[in-house]
Amino acid sequence: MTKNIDLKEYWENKPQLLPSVSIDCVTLGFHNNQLKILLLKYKNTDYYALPGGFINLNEDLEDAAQRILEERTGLRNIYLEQFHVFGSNNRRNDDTHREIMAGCDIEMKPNNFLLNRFISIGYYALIDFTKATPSPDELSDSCMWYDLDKIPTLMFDHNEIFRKALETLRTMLDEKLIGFNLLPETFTMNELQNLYETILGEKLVRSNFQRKMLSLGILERIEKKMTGAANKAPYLYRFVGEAY
Amino acid sequence: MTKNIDLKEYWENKPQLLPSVSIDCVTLGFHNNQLKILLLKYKNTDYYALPGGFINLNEDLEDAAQRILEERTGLRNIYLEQFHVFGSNNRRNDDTHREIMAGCDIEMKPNNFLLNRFISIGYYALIDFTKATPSPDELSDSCMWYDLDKIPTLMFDHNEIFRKALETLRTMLDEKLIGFNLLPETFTMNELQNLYETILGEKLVRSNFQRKMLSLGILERIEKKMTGAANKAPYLYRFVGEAY
DNA sequence: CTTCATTGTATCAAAAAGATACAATGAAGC
DNA sequence: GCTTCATTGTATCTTTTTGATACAATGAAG
Repeated sequence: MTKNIDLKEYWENKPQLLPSVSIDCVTLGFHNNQLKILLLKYKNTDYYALPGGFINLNEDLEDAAQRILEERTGLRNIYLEQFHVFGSNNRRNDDTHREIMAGCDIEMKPNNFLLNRFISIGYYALIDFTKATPSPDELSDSCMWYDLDKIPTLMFDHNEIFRKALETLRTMLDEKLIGFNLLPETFTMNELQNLYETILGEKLVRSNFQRKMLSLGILERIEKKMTGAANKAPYLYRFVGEAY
Repeated sequence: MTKNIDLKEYWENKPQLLPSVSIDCVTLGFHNNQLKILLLKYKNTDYYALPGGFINLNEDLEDAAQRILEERTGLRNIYLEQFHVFGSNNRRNDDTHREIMAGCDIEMKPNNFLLNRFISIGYYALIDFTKATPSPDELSDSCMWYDLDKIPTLMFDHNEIFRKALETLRTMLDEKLIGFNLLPETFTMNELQNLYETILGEKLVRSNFQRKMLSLGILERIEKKMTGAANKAPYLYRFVGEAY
């Protein structure tokens, strides 16, 4: 396979990348009243991982994160936020790298770029689920959304990275109006509340939630949404804040 | 000077360090009701900088930050918190590096470690001013405390790093009980309030502040402190929380 | 036309935060 | 010793925010 020969060439020698630094993205979307996370599965292995990548030698860190996620989602200008750097010395595992590469028929030379130590900069990305088109990279055969309560065991410290992202998201939820990035252009109050409840992991009182959201002055009320259900139709809202 | 010969050797070739990654510390102390920041001044230059350094090849990121600050303050087990990674491609400036090295009679070869690109991981450190003994490194001739409103122009993006640290500190002030790390073992309510006011950059109402702090249940009241002033003597308090 | 689940809003109570007042105190001034 | 004074600890009242509950309006099914 010529494709594999190219891959081999590519992964065995990556001189154009910034050494020691990687990026991992906790990529969240919201669908069917459920928070979802985007995960990769490496070819011919049982290894799952966060979408991630490296920084080109003359590329801004922020641009690298955008580029990496654009490759996985097809989206530009994603809402991204750094939340932590994972830098313990023993977070790497050479054997895992070798197995992953072996799954793609690539043998790693001892001086392979990937066998060096990396610290990983964690970003969380909040994405409009309806607009993303997940696509795997050259090493993985799937790039899919997973429910937060069905996340498989991930490579290296990626489960820990996810946990920390969610923790940060929770404490920042009010601070940054984060939630609206996860919803489509228009949404009902119920959808918004479900999103908040999922992130916070707790039930909220409907009437009080509605009062609070409306008091923020960042929601514009659009027309009603006729759901066809046997009850009062909810209004649609649109986010009109500037607070990004 | 043999010292310079050693230095030269050391700085010209640092193969034992993790490439591309540096650490910069916004190190804060509180003294005379003023927040202070620890800054270095490089020898024979006008360059001021945050204390910083690099990560040894097999050293945890966290340990590196502790080590770097221990070298500047003599303190162990410092309260340190990551707050942001600074990774724009143009934050470096080779000429600045050369001038700093020239100030120490060191000529940089074109392949010098320092002339590579670095991303910098920002930590803020909260220190008991009375316990620290600032000491400069081999490249600097002073390591001193500066009032926050008298910070000179700093090297590279270090002013920006400071600004971001302070911003993070403000939003996290209630979240993490940060302030108590900056005070000595015992302190008066007034000192605590002054600290909060300095960090937040705004005046607080004394009686309400006292009520709030006491209601947290993390302060133990010790004996009175006879100040010698012509007024009622304040109580001393001690922090007794576990919330770190 | 009744039923029913859901939605938007009002209302009352509890808690938190803001503003002000005041007695207690420790030393200085006389 | 007595008064004065700035500061401290606490109380009180008001305002705002949050939590809990109630209720009328609505859109479709039966």
